Amino acid sequence: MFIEIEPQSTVPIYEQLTRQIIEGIARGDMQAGETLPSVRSLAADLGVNMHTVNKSYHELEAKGIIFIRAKSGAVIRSADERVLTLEQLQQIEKNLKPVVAEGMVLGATEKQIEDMMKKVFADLQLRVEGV
Amino acid sequence: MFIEIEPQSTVPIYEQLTRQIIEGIARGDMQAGETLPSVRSLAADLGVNMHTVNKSYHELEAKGIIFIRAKSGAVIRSADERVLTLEQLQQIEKNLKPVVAEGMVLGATEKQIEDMMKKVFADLQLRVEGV
Amino acid sequence: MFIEIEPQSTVPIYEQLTRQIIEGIARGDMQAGETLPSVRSLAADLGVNMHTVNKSYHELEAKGIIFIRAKSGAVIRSADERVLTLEQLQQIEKNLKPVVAEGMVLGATEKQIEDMMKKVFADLQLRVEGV
Amino acid sequence: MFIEIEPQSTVPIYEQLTRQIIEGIARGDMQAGETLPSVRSLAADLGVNMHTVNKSYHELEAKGIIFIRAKSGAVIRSADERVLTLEQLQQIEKNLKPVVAEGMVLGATEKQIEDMMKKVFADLQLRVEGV
DNA sequence: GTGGTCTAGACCACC
DNA sequence: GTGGTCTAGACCACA
Repeated sequence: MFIEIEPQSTVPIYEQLTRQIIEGIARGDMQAGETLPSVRSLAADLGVNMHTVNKSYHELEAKGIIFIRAKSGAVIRSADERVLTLEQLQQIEKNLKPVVAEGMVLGATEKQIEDMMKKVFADLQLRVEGV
Repeated sequence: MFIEIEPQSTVPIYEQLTRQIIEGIARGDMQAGETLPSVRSLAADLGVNMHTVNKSYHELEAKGIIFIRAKSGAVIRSADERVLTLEQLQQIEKNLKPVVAEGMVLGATEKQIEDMMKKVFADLQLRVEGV
Repeated sequence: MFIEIEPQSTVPIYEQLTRQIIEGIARGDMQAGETLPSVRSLAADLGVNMHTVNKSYHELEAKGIIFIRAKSGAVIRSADERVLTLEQLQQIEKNLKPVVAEGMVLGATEKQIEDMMKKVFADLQLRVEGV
Repeated sequence: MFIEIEPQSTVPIYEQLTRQIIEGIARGDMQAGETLPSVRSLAADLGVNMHTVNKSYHELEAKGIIFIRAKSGAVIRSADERVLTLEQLQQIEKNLKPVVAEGMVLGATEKQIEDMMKKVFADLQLRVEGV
């Protein structure tokens, strides 16, 4: 999995990490049941502090994407274990709204935004479909 | 325009403001050429600090959505004035990506996400179509 | 509010803090709508690190007992805002179970345990009822 | 006796084990005078480390619930042998307090908590009464 | 070896 | 002034 941190970004490092791990899972780089690198080793790899990675892992756990087995690592939950709750769907919609609205106000058409979404989808599913 | 601030949100107030103004424009509550409320009056209405509103307006200007005429108000730019640059399109895609990825990893299907996007679109365009 | 930390306890400091704040609220020392001390001032008062207090506050937020307004403090949620979910009830039951079981195995009768619970209840409600 | 370990719990495995053995005894699955499974066999059954089971057994001994006869097994003490000390009663009360306080703060009524306790009691005594 | 906890101290964004 | 983030470094309990 290739993770690239932009230290000067306004997006916190732990949040960048969280997003990239999620994208990695969506892309199929990592499979359910696999263990994420230990907080210390990933921190060393990325050149960031252990606590920063730890915070990201806990955010992923709160989102229901991994679970952390104390003292033995962070494991990606399987799709079966992940029940898509109504709350989560609403959260996604809430996240989607400002992005779509900004696109529209900037002059993008519905079609342009839909195409963009399909492109994002295709990019992420490349490997999954390929398997 | 109805603006509602959630003080307990982790999203900064100025950012919530920015998003809601964008949604208001997308929804057609405000038209191109119209002037946004003055910084002071909007701040008073919402019970937030003047600087917070000011910061939001400047963010909108940076996004190319309004322009601020010193001492005479913030005016919504018309769609004609807004050129959808490639840079902006890429920005939208960049914003869209983590939302879609998270949805997928949580178990949403492509269809569910597309439907959600259409719903967001429909919500925003209600008034525009009605006019 | 009197908070006393036992540094040598096996219970983490942030957890001791969380419990004592909960007890303080239950006891009526602090009312809904009130702001908890700032993380830094409470940390200084107790002689612990800022991050430890911060972790406790976030635990309280996760439990739905307070909400943290970024950069302006942690506020106790009112009972109205707190909807007792089924999940929370089950959590309480799950917490209750080992305590009751241990009491029974050690030879306590049902009555003894019930009396103990009533005593705990009475202790906590003293001030609330007194008001 | 059915013992189920939740690996992803924040509660240490040895502690989960201790609680479930206590519940098993409270429930009447195991009687005073009986010998617990050997450390090795229970560890193998549960797929956990031998040291983990060992730690749990020693915790049970410290609580006065079993006694460990070197090389011949862990025996459940009879109720007669178990003297409920004032210290133990206070310990139970100390354990009960945070659970009750949290319930109250979350909006549970005294009755709800009492009912929950009765339910826990009933669950545990099912088999005892049945015998 | 792993995550959990804790400390000390720093800079920043927001209000 | 507040919480948010980040770093560096330490000790501990668990497995």
